[in-house]
Amino acid sequence: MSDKKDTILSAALSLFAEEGYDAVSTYKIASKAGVSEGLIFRHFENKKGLLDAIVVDVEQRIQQVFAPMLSETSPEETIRLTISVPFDIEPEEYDFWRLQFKLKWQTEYNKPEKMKSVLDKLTWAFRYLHYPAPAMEAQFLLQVLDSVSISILRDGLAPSKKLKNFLLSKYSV
Amino acid sequence: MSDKKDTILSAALSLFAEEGYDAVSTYKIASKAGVSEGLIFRHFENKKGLLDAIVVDVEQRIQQVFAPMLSETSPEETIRLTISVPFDIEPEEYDFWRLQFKLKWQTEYNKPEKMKSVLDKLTWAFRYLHYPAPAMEAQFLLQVLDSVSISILRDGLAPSKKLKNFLLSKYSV
DNA sequence: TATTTTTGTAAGTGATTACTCACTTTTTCT
DNA sequence: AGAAAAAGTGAGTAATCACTTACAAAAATA
Repeated sequence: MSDKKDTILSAALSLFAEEGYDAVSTYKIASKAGVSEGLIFRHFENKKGLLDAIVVDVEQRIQQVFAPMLSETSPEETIRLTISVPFDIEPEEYDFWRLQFKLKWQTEYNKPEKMKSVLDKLTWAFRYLHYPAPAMEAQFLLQVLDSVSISILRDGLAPSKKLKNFLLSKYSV
Repeated sequence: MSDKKDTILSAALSLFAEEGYDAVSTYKIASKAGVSEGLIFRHFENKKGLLDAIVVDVEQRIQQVFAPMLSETSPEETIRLTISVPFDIEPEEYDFWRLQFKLKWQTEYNKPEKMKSVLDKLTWAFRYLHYPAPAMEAQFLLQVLDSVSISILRDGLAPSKKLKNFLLSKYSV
């Protein structure tokens, strides 16, 4: 991958995450990346193709983040690791995650089934710990963490130890 | 308020909620509303003014929805009423709420302080019931309900009695 | 080194955008 | 009824949009 192709990708990521896909022009992306507008279309065919390339990266990152809990064998530790996810987001990754949540509101990119393996693993953990409604408990926890992430990314809420401990104590893990 | 001004507002609401503000042209809104494009600008000055007019309606609706819990005197009933909110959204109001959540991702329209009175009332309820961390408990519950609303509106999750009862039982209310 | 392929640019393109303006129709007020 | 104000139209406008094309520089390959 060439130098300038990467520059375009990261310029587009930060602009899409900040202003939204529709609000950002290819001219603006090219300007920020310091390349000619035509180069965007040589590398990515069209504006949509540029977004698709970014989405591939975003999805890879999501898989990485949930990999530890997916391979965990202890149910308590599985829950603990899952709760930790939103609190471990590095500030330099915020654009990544902001775009991910923004895209969830564009129907085409919202695929809840991508979280199925995570949901299944959590359900297993709760069932193991004899929660009366493990599937619902898993869905519930994921929704909570979604909300926590959103607060951090959107409202600038600092990822506080207090909130994390509050959640961990709720599940005694 | 004239007939056609209303028609423009509701056409714009459904288009903005579905496709997003930036993706919808004033031509498209005028077509859907069956009026001339110029009329939009006579009534709302510019596209942004049209959005602002809708936002006023949306915010009024939000206040209406939380009014019952704000005037409730029993702490248990306060929590019960709050949990009920996302499950009582009528399908014909979905566009309203969808836009509200979409706009939360456009910095200018995200004002977390608007929920302060709701948060304070919930904190009061949890403190009354001797929860060890009432403020955090309130914040947590609101985040959960945010997530539930999002699932219903975005992922088409049916507002299930089961999930509602699950939440109610969590708080024994 | 010569040739092909890839990467890059600058100046376009037609279509679409938000918005204006001159004008007509309808409603309101006296 | 007549004047004034408000509502509504349709044909503009300049700017911006995503995208193309002709061509040059650089890199890879022979």
